[in-house]
Amino acid sequence: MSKNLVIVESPAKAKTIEKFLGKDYTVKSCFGHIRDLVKKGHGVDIENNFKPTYEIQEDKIKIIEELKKLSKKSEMVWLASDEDREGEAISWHLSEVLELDPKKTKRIVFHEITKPAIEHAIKHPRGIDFNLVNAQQARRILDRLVGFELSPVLWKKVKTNLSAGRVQSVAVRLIVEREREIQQFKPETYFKVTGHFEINGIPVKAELNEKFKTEKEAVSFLEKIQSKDSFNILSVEKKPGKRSPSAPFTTSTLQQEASRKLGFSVSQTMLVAQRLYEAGKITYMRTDSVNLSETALKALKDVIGREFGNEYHQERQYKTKSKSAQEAHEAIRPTYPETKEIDGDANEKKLYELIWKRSVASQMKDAEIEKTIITIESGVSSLHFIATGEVVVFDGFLKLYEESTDDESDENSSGSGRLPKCKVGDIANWQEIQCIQRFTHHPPRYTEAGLVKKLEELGIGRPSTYAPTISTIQKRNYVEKASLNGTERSYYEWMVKKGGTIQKFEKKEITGADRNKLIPTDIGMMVNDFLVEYFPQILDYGFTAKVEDEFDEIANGNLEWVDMLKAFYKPFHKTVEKALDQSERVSGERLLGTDPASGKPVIARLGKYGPIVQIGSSEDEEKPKFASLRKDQRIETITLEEALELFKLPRVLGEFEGKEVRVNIGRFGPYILHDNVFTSLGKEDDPYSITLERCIELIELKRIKEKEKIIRIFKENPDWQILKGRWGPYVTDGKKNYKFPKNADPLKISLDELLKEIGAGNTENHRPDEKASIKKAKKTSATSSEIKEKKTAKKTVKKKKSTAKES
DNA sequence: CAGTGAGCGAGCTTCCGCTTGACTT
Repeated sequence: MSKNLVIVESPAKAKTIEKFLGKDYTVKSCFGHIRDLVKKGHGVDIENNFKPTYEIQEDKIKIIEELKKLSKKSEMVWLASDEDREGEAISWHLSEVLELDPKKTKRIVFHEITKPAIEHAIKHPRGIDFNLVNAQQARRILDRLVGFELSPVLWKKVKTNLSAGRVQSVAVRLIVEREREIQQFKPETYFKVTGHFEINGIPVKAELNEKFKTEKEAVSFLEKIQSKDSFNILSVEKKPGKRSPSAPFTTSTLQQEASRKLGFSVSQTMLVAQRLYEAGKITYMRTDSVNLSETALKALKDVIGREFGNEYHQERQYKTKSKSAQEAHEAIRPTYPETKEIDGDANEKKLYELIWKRSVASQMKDAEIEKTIITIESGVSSLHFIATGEVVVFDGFLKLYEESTDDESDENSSGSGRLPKCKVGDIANWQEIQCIQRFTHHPPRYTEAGLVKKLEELGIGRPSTYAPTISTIQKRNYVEKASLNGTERSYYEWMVKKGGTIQKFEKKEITGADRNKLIPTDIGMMVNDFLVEYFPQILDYGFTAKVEDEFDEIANGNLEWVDMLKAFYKPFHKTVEKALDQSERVSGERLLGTDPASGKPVIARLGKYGPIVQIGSSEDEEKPKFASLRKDQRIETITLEEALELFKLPRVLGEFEGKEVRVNIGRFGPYILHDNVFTSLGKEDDPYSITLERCIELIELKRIKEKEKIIRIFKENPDWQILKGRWGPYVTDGKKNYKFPKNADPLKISLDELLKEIGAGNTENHRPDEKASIKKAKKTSATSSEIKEKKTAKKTVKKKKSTAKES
């Protein structure tokens, strides 16, 4: 047994540090927080100075037992959790739970996992910083109070099972407000003129310095210059410039770049990064620091010298911009920069390459650029054509890596290449002039990574919570990740060639299309409006920044944590009571107009199972008619026409084999109901226009598929069948499904044997019913269940492959 | 798996931040 026990947060970190420290040290991990406020109720005694009640988290009981045993046997326990607010609290909880003797306990910190950093830490231990611990307790308790007081208000006033919190509610607000801006946005049209010239024999594209507001102005300009033969060059300007590399990755910037360059979702990025980290290939992936260790700087310098030459190297140390950063770790970088490529699956390779390039580029020289601007007269005073060109004089870091931008419209960059040599007074011969009608764009919807960027700017959330927050607001059905198809609109284009006449064309384009963006749902908008109205201080974009300042004051010893909570809670709790007392239940009801057929009012509102439209009211003698909104429709924006369209379903198309064929939209999309059998419509089928013939085709297709599923029907009792399922053969009696016994042959086994094997009636062998599995999923946290789903999905694929090989 | 839409009431839900595990349908 070694004399020293070192406790860190992450097991991968423990492995590395153990190597640095040698045999006198045992290094263990506690897997993050070990104790939290009790799950039931507030866990905070408000009357008694906000005294918290903590309990050991269920999944940490085992590890705590082990750490307790080890700590008793050790001469010294080194608490080496992260050097930030949460890390300090973990050390304190550990010292309490493990009942550590202060004389035998030391607190050490390091913010990089390198040998010198660890050795330095061991030589400079300190005690637990209780100011920092209290700042964490204040943070934890405030979040609990906000979350557990706001959520029940929503259960009562909007819908059960909803949630609100300091972080998630502001995230939803950002998305809702952006969507409203988009709804209210009226595109304005303008007319852009581009000239194609020839200067000293080289073609040059130049754009007019002004955009016309009206077609009349634009055409009149074209008419004026149409007769001109050539234009003079008014000025030639050369401007040197430089571009600098971006800082190495933090969690947030990694998520953004992986989204732009690799198309990863934020949770996918974190999943892959976690694997790279566990394999020892990159440093810690949940960080807000852009700092690089001395070891890393040296290794990166060597790599640059070898790959590109020393003239490409420039040592740089970056500073974190975000105020809320706690910088307990390094930036995300390759553990061994000399490793350019790694083994692993395709995604691991791609993400590693991105991290490698970004890290290496961050230590490279600026790129030197020469920008040239040529101004060409237009024949109309104050208007002229401008051509810009950019030449890279020294490529520097651009040799390796360039950050992407979210800006999709690159049509404004009129030129980027080299321009011909020319001087003032030279002639620009024009070839053709083009005028194109354009429209202003609405502000863009948030992508997942874009939302993370915005949250980080506002100081809301932490590297470890960006991905879970995004999945929470989707799970609560406040927002959804969706794509929009857009609509067609027409625009005009004019073209005049030298010596020719002006020609006008009508063209078409798709507008309003969007891919994988966050869009608020009806529930999201209603909950947001309610929260903004009754809890404006919590929903304020500056709320987190304000309380963070106070947490800092606590950490610095200038503010008592209990005083801070008292000052916050009293007014906050009053707003909660006021909301419970004074607010109406939210129904989201909106009158759309009058039904021309019945003369009754048509309303859109939130029904028990989601958004609906309704004709007539429940007080009428005749029962009202209901229809669910389609997934892409919103209560806030649906029109009377669209609502009436929804009542055209279900459609009865006629008969097939003497039974009615009915088309409707259900929970799982459009379907056909015939003879009590449901058949899904294909992707290309529209339930409003599908014909009887096509329905019959689909019904027959389904029958064939059903038949293909059957492996065997038992003659003695045809209710019992062996079928082909997603996970191999399974047994059914028409009501319940059973697992097929592992080593049996489905074609030979007798029914008696089979019944014995599966132990029909024995519940253990049943597939778990829906409710049980939902409960199970709910127990685990948002991310872990997501990961679980993905892992299962992967295994399914594997299994499929292997069964295919066997057969 | 494919329905429903009133109202009541029992018993439940819920926060943010640290970290990674282990089902066999």
